[in-house]
Amino acid sequence: MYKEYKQLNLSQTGKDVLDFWKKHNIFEKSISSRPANNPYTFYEGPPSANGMPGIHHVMARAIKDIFCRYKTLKGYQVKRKGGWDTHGLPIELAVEKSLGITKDDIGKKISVKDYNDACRKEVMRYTDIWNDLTEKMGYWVDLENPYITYKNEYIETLWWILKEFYNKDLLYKGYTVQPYSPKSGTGLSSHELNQPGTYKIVRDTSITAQFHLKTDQQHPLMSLLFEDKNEDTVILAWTTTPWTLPSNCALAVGEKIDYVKIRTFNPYTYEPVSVVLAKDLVAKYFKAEGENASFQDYKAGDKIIPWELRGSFKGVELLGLRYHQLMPYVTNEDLEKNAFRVIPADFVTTEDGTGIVHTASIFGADDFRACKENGVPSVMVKDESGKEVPLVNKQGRFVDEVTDFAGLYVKEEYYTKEEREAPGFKATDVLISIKLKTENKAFDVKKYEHSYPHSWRTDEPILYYPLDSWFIRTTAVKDKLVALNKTINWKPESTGTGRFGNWLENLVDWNLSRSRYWGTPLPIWREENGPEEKCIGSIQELKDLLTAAVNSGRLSQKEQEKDKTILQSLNNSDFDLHRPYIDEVVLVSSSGKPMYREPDLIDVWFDSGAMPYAQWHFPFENKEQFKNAYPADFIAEGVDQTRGWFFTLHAIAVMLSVTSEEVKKVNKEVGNKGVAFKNVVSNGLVLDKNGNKMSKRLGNAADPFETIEKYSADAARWYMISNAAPWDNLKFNEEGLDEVRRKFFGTLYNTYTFFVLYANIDKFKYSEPEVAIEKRPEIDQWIISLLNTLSKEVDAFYADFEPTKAARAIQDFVDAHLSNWYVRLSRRRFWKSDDSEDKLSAYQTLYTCLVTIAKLMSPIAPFFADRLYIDLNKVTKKEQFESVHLAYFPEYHTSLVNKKLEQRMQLAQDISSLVLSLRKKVGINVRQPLSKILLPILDKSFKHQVEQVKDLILSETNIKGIEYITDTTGFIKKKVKPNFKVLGAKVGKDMKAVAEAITNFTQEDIAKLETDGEIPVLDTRYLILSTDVEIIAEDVPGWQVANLGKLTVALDVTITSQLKQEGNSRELINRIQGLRKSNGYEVTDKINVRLSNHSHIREAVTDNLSYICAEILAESILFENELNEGELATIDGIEILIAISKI
RNA sequence: GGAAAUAUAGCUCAAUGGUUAGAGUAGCACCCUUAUACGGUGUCGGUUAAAGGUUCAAGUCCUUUUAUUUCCA
Repeated sequence: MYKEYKQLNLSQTGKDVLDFWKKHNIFEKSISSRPANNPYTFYEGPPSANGMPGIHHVMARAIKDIFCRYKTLKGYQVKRKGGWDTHGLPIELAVEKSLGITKDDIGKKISVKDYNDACRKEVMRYTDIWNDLTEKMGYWVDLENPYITYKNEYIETLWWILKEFYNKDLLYKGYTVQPYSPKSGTGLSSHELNQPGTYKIVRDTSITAQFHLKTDQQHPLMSLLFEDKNEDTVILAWTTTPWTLPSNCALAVGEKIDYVKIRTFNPYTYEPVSVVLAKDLVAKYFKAEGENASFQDYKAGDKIIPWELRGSFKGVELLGLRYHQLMPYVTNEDLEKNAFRVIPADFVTTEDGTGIVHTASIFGADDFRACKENGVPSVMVKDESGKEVPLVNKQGRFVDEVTDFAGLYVKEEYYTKEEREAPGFKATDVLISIKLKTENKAFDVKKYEHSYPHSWRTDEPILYYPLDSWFIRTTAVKDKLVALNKTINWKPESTGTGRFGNWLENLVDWNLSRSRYWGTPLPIWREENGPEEKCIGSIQELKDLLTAAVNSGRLSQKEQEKDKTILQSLNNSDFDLHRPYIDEVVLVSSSGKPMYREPDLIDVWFDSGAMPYAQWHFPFENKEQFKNAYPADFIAEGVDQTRGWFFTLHAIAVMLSVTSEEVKKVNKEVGNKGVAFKNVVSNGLVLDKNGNKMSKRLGNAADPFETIEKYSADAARWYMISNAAPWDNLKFNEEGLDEVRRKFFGTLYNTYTFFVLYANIDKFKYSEPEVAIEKRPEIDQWIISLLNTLSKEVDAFYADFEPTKAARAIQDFVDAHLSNWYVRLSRRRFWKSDDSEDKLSAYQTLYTCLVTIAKLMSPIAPFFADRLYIDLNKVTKKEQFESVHLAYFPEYHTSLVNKKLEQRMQLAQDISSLVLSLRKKVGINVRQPLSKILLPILDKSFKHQVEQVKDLILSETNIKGIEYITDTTGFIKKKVKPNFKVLGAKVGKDMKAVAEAITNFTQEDIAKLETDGEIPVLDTRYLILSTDVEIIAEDVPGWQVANLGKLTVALDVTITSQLKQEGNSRELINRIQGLRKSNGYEVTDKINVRLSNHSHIREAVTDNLSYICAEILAESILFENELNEGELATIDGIEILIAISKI
């Protein structure tokens, strides 16, 4: 017996199937049952388990899962090692929050050891929830043996890679201005700045400052700038970061930009002043009414400030002009000599501000570069150890030398909420503005809205800040990165060529350093103030150098003891490579000086980008496993990973392919040019139904667990995949989920239920020999043909990473063809057919369809597909697989595909549809039989085609017969349409005229074209062939006619009394079937029927007695004059009582 | 400021440069059904974001603009 269900409960199905998988280790078997020498490699991008998963994870992981399952069906062994990203700032911040400490407290209030222990715990905090989601959504990934980035083995591989780079001079220490987060005390990599939500619109205080020009300088423009001795001429420069003004060291202009000098008054001090700014921006600062207004009449505070244009010049003419330092807290000889002057820069625009850029070299990457190029020194102070440091310290506060603002945070956001709300609180930017206004140094102060980068986790604005850092010289392999990227198949392509490709073209070196505690330590040891350094590439190397250090006799007693303990611990394999332990390792340089570890950690993105090697602890062990799983055939992540994981994977792989002999060897063996992955799907975002970003704060985020519980994982996956291509953003709408559940799964479930209902009655177990395809009826051959076509299409779509197209094709087949045509038209064969072979054929055909669909859909809807497959296969035992996921992808058989058949079935569907539409138009319902339809014949094959599907049309539309008419009958009106594609090539520019001529053809012209096969147009300039046009029968005058494309159908609407009787019989059958149903009779129950005695109905019944009895399984139909029980029904306007009883 | 994607019916999506831009869904009306879940037929709904251009022919190709989203500066 096939399993029968009361109703469809996808959610429950999911749970049941999940239990089954677990109990029978189906996932393990799906790998072990495939040959190891036929691998398909997938890399799992490690999630960080310190946050809750969201619905977008379901989307991303569904995509990963689909292709892995598909490749398994295709016979590949698809190992997928899970992984956890365990290092990094998010974890540290979570720990700091839960412990109630800040970064400064580490090493003081809490030891680094305790802190890192806390991180180690924090890191796996949500592991259980993640694992739960992974299971519930049906994502198959190896959770038993995941790679974990904090393990010593993992770190050792990272060290090995770094050493490979180091040896080839691809790892170096440098000094740059970088995005820096004072709160977390660390620089941010470009990958981190790339996190969603980094750039935010903020309102900052912007100042247009007056840089007073020195009067005692030699410069060609002096006479123009200072027309009289008392004139006060200033250069206006604009900034949105007033806190950088004390560090100003230069002003940058665009050499080709036009500038002007304008005489006016300062709006705050009302003192006369002459200002220099870009010509294009004059209107931003000066009102038209003020132009050339009287200077004499101006009184302090007047709204209209008079101004006049006094001169104009190019930017290049301004170069070299010297000005007084704006906020002279810190200066020295070098600065006085080389700073505070006008320099050129290519990044200056006239979009905003004044067209002159205030430049503080140490607080802007562009500024830094421009100053360096022009030999302008930076404004720096010396700290207690004599090291040069900026005017803003690492906490984001002004140093003591900036007396007025010493100790103040430069950004308002760095204060606590309480501090900011305290009475009298003023942001530092505002304080600076006030000071400048009073000192006659501000020309304009206002709030300015712009987008500014924020730290992706602390949510506070970053600073651009000068930092020491270790870099990977990615620019050295730029050409190779670009070239190899072109060999990668990106879905969608534009992400690879555009977003990723353009970025590679403009690559900068990868800033690797992080000044934190929980992460992979940089394995570099350096002398305190000397040039010697050592990069460690393995634990063994560390041991060797430790041994050498211990034996060198150059270390202090304490250091030596420490090293000894560490060495012992390393030998016992119980040493943790993290800080603080690793920091205690002191090595000895070749000249005999102690070397200490560089305190930096490395970027966590390096951790994840190195997973192809580190997950196997390559090259220290598992060389064979690595070789079998390198490079990845397929990876998938969100598009936001383009410059994250996708980049780090690519960069490390390409660099290793040129630096590492080990990797070169493997590449050669597996035929890899040096990439980490061959195919990559970058999926879009999941938005809410209105297209807004989902966020917990706004409360519009869909919870993945609730969604799965309510709609099931299958429905969620199917919905996400079928609705939009993976790389398009998905507007997540619950109504869509419901629709998928109802329409697709509902229809499929019903088809199964229908099959089972009769298969159980007839004990169909597919034990009979296969009915040869050519012996099966048309309709069976047809659906089998379509099924094969579908298998081929779906196969191609999956292979091309187009899951959406696959899902849509399957859905269309199930809904439009299988359920609503095949089953609908074949129903009677299952329960009425006397011909046992016909019935068998029907069963076998429908069974094949269902099993095939189960396989085709299984990558996307793994639970339901498996239930369907198992329920069917359990009874028939046709296949030996215990799960659809262990089966193989349906094979495509060309011999089973019959395009002609598919076409004529389409014809049958179209004709039926037209007839039904005609019936609707004239108001004759389908239960009323009609005598015939007329079909105009346009070509010979048409009639032949229709004849073969005639019975289907007739039964579907309840018509008695089809008559074919040719135009010789004389009354078909024809229409001719130009075939533009063919004609376009032929007539080109005359298309319009030719098309018009053709449309104007008379019936005679058309007839001539049909008989002769050609007709001249446009004064015989062109000869129109019958292949250049399409001739259709448009109308049959006097008949009810409907058209669809070339097809025309005319309906005979006369109802003879006999037809009427038959119609009434059908009405009666319909009422009685309804009663059977409402009485709850089984479909096999026989009944007796009693009816009110009405002559009209009795006549109808008598004429069609055997037909009626057969339809309703009645043994007898009796007419009773005095019937007073049963249901009242109205047939053809006559009220009768119907009473039925089960025998 | 730069790069990329998207823009078609109320909504979700189609449409190798070639007929009158189609489906589904939602709404309305009618119908069918021994699958009770669907389904059918009709109806309603479009300046294909805007403006130019190329072409015999543009939703489709090109240019510009606008909006949304993402990434970078």
